[in-house]
Amino acid sequence: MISDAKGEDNQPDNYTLTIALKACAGLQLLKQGEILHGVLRKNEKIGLDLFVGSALIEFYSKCGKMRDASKVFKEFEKPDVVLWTSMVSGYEQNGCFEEAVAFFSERVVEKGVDPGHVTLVSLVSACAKLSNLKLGRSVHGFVIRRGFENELCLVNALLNLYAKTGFVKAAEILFRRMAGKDVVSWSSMIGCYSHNGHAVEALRLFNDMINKGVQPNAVTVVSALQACAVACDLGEGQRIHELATKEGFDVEVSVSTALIDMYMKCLSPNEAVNVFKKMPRKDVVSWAALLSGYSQAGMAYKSIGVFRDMLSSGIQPDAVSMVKILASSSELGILRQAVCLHGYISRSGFDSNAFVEASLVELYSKCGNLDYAVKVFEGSIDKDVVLWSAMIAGYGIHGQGGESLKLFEQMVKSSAARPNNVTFLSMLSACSHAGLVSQGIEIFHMMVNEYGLNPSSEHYGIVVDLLGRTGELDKAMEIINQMPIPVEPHVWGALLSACRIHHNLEIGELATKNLLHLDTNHAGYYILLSNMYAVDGKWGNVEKVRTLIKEKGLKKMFGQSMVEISNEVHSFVADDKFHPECEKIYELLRQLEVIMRLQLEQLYGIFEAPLSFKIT
DNA sequence: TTAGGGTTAG
Repeated sequence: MISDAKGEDNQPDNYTLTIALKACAGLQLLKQGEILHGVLRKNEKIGLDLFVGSALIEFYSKCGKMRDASKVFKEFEKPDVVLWTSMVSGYEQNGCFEEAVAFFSERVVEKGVDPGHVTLVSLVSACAKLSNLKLGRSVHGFVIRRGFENELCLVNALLNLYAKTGFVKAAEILFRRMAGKDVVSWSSMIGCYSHNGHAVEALRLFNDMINKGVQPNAVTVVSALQACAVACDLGEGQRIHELATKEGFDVEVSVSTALIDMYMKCLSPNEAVNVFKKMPRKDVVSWAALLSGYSQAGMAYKSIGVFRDMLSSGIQPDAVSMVKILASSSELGILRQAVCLHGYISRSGFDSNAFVEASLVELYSKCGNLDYAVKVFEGSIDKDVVLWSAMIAGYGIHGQGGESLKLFEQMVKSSAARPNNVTFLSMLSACSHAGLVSQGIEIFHMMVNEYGLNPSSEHYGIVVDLLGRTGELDKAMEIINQMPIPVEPHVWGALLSACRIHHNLEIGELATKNLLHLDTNHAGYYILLSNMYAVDGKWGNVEKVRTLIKEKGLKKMFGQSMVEISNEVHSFVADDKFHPECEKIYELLRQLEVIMRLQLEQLYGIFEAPLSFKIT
């Protein structure tokens, strides 16, 4: 229409151009929109209209061209609220959260412009994405002062801010006080509970919503499914699956992916595969959910198979799927495969991702090559807590507790990374493996007194293990008695193992009594106790424990070991009934290597060099 | 204005 326009009478007016620009924005038609902008520049009569200006800004921001949007904005001497709101939301929608906040502050603080509630929605969203609770709360204060408390979109955005920053109490209060709630408010609150680990509350609220007759949407269902995954609640998950199917939400990729994740976390891999197979369209996230599920379930072989199938169906892996495949590989501990994956990663450009780096350090540590782990660690430009913790743990696995301690000191003194709960777990475990009792206890006190961290049951378990290994059973008992949190089975288990090593039947029986009380189904604990009786020749008691194992229907898993000798994998099994799987695993890894090589060749040309990564 | 799969220990 524009290009055919001849003569002034046929020229489009502001109204027409605004609509045309909005259409280009919606369809992301960059070229056509730019032509419209050209027409505008030529026609002085309609050049600087605020309506057209905001349409232009919106168009450029939808096409990801914030520089051009900014140029348009600067052409206006007297921009109105709508115009600069388009800029704030443009930055926010393009993931430039800092810029959104900066642009807002510049207008409000320096130029004294009064923002409207629509502007604040984008600002609050930017705060949520940046996890900037401080700024978000001051915006909340402003919202109250300006009387915007009944603007639904704005309150929903604030709800989301508190959800993302883990401020569950504030979200609850806001949600309770909301006069009108829409499906977004309900979904946000359910999501808030799920993301912050309050699965029971999330599911209670979801059912509450249904009972009140509020119609859920696909987003609500995704949040509720996440809650089922967190709570390992298969029954509820299946009910929500039925509901999703009935409402037709299951055709959405996000819902199917959440279903796969839920089934995997509820230990039902077959159900997860069924959902996956039915998906008409699968993307890298849905593949990764399956891969991640197998990896977390300890089914490394399956996980690697999924990765192979993903590559051969032409899906490009992303950082998340790489992290998961590295985790599965570290379970197999085959160095050749680690080197091969490292080669693939560095050639695909994932090697500067912090998550990937930490997983590589873990992988090389678990494959027994600490030197390679150190090379990856040292090669990282921006070391975060996770990378430091992974390297500390790496030394720990190899019994080099002294190195772990040194690295910890270096981390505290010369980096911006602050140790967290997992760093201390790695430290304690390193001390335990190396028999560094006093240092371990010191670390434990440091964690509480200097860093103000609350030790979890896992931390206590390692401290008990640490004391127990060197025979300080009374001190271990004292630690357990002073625990301010419930004593979980693995803590008693650590004590029991120590009793087995140092042959203390009295404390061993006490530990077992507590384990029985907690109704654990870990066969290993009972076998430990039975062995202790056997050493003393107390065969009557051995018989009693063995009967108990049978009554509970417990089975001890048989172990299988694999050893890599000059690129060949050999397997040893504890029982003849188990067929060695190593042939199959080796074949799978070979196939994977071929596919990775093919993919790299297609993407970047032919490689003369072997895929296996050489570390110099 | 809400949304799917991630890192470190054992």
